[in-house]
Amino acid sequence: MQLHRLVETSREVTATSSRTAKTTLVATLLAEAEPQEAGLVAAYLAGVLPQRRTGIGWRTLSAERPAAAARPTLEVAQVDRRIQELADLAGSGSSGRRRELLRTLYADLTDAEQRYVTGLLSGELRQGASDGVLLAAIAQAADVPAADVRRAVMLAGFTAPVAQAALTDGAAGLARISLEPGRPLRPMLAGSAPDVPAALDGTPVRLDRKLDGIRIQAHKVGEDVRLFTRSLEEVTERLPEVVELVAALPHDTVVLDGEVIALAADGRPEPFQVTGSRTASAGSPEALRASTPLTTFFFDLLHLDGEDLLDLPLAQRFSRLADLVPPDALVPSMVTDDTEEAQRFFAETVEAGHEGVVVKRLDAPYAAGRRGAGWVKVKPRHTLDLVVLAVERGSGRRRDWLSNIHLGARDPDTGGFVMLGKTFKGMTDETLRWQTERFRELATDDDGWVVTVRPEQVVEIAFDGVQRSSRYPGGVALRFARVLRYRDDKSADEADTIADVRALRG
DNA sequence: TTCCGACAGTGGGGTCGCAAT
DNA sequence: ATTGCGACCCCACTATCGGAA
Repeated sequence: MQLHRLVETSREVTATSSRTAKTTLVATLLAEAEPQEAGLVAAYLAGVLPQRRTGIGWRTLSAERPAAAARPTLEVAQVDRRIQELADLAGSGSSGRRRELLRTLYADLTDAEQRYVTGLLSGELRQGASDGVLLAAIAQAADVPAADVRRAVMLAGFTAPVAQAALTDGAAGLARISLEPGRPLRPMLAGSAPDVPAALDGTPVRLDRKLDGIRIQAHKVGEDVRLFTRSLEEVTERLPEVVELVAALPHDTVVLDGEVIALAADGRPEPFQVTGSRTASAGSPEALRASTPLTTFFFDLLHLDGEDLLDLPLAQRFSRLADLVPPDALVPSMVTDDTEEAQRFFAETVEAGHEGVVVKRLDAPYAAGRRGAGWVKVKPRHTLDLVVLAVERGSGRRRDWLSNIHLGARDPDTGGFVMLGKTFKGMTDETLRWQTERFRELATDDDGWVVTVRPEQVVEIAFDGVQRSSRYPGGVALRFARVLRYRDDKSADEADTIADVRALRG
């Protein structure tokens, strides 16, 4: 298939807001793909590169853009091969060679093709169609039920191989995709609720302690153990403690879901940054263990010795899990239908330094990749009244608005403000309209991207916690900050202080 | 007809490894 | 040695479409 066909479809997909129309456009092109390129075309249509790492990012892409070719010439498969060359050179010290490859590729692309490939390489195609539309389109093009496609994607972990199987072999191809121990599947995700009562539905539920660590999917096949993150990156070499724990399980084939976290000597959790740093670090097993020991807590069992457990209700999966793993490797949890009891568990968990709870329906199967009602997380929420120091121009649908605000805490010592981070979250279109006008009035400077304002507007901010920061002058930053409301009943000299913020860090 | 679940988009801070400076 | 970049860890929230109720 010619790349320009794909680019033309992408343009049409972007042009319509109808999802059914997007789906039909994608399905039509999928049906045109040659059998051997179906997976590749599917991935490209969803804005995904088969190569996870290319070494080419936003910065490199904006640095150079050669003159475009007058006419389209490249096949999708040719583009894939040339991007593969780039990816093969990533991390090999040949950035000059990679830039050269990028230049010659772009010189062979028309203007529209260049923009499309830039979207692919940067991961920001923004055509209003991604995995969800692709999934529906695969079902339409292969004439198979969407639910079967969804299930296959969950089991395969990625969409492209499912598209390949469905478009070449239809229902029979889909049916051949199963949970394969040793190969990661998409993890089940949780929705969220503002408090414990909102997460309960009157029936008994299991409340798991929510640990602020790294999600781990563990596979054991005979002597072989492999570990994967939420995005299915393999991290086996980085977590020798977890490998040892899983290898010791007295079963031949096991697939587990859980979380690893660094605990202090007193058993309280370390800040997320400590666990994150350890998990991102390479080194010898001995050095890794010695640097920051990790503790593993499993909360689900997906497969055991040839038996898939995904469709069993949680109650049964958890009971099988509890029989399998050592008690101290099982996530602390409880079952209740009583609101007060659940509230108490939540309060104790937070008091012990943990992130919150995940409320799980006892009858829910393991539905990977969906943020449904099966699992709901509840976390405490902090708030502060801060002052807006600057605003950044938005992009995409926020192009004409001032969007991302810079947040400052009052510093009584200097009479000024200390920046703590930024946020673009929690704003409705109405808020965006209002703040665009308001901050234009308060503007003192504009560098084309950031508009600096007189520090007068107070905003109430919700956030999950305070973390150590090397970026911001106060040495602290807010985690997951979002706007609750603008406050016109408070002036900037009534805003919360940097001392208030530091006190939250303890 | 109204409601609500699922998606896509719009970005946040921190950390590592690697290459260039 | 330091800095910039890419990639990945954690992620919240709103608007919209279209099927469910």
